[in-house]
Amino acid sequence: MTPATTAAGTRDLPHPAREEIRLEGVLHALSDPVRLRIVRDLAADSDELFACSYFDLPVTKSTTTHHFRVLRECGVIRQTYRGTAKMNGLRRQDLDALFPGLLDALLAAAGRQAARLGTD
Amino acid sequence: MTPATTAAGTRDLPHPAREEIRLEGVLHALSDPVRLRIVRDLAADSDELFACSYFDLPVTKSTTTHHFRVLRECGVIRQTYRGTAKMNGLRRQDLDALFPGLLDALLAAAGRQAARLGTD
DNA sequence: GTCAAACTACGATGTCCTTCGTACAATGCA
DNA sequence: TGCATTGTACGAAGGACATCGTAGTTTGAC
Repeated sequence: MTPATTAAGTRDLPHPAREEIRLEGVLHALSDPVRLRIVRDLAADSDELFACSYFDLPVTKSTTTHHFRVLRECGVIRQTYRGTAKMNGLRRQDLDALFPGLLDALLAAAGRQAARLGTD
Repeated sequence: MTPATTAAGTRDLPHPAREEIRLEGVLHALSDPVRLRIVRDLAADSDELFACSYFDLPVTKSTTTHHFRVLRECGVIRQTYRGTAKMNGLRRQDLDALFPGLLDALLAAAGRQAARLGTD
């Protein structure tokens, strides 16, 4: 009855290895406003994990699922199940190792633009 | 016979003003490998202008035109006519003013990845 | 065992994007 | 004037993408 489960409360999700993360993929992932919003919120509390339902996004649940999957498959976030929730965290270590300074510059740029446009 | 010309050898092209440049647009523009390649080449000699034909791209001429237009409309490059050629230059000042450090971080990340993958 | 909560899978839809070929326009030079 | 160079416009094809609704799965709690 539980074909995809392996252990108690643990379904594994496919993540790219660090070396498989591509800059173009990261940029594409962050070029969508909804996904950029998610990443900014995750970065605000970088040591914490947040469930998908934590985010207040202007799209439906299934679209939300889609965006989180894109972020995971591009290597921007890591997703793990915890009970019925799916916890999300930035892959800061991996991204910083691959592209030092990039994530900080992107987040600073996003923050700057949000302040400038009053979209915060 | 020259409906779009205004002065000798001068046809103007629409560019977004600095304040109109959006981070999402810049990231989208750079998420394409061909366009990222163009921007890297432009940045290698940041004070110089290069004609479209300068670049050795793996696409046809009309596709090249398309990519340069995307870069211009997103505010990443500035294009000016010079004779029959169209000169291209990075909008470094505008981008640095809007998003300090972003362009450098992006170029460094692209260079790092190219070195890692042997795509240089 | 039942039920609600959280998330997924699937299919549909409309839009945007990349790419191309072909035909055309603008410029400078012989 | 004729011609080569450089780039554009237009349309088309094929794929990718964002969005949604509905139905289903997984989990924990009662």
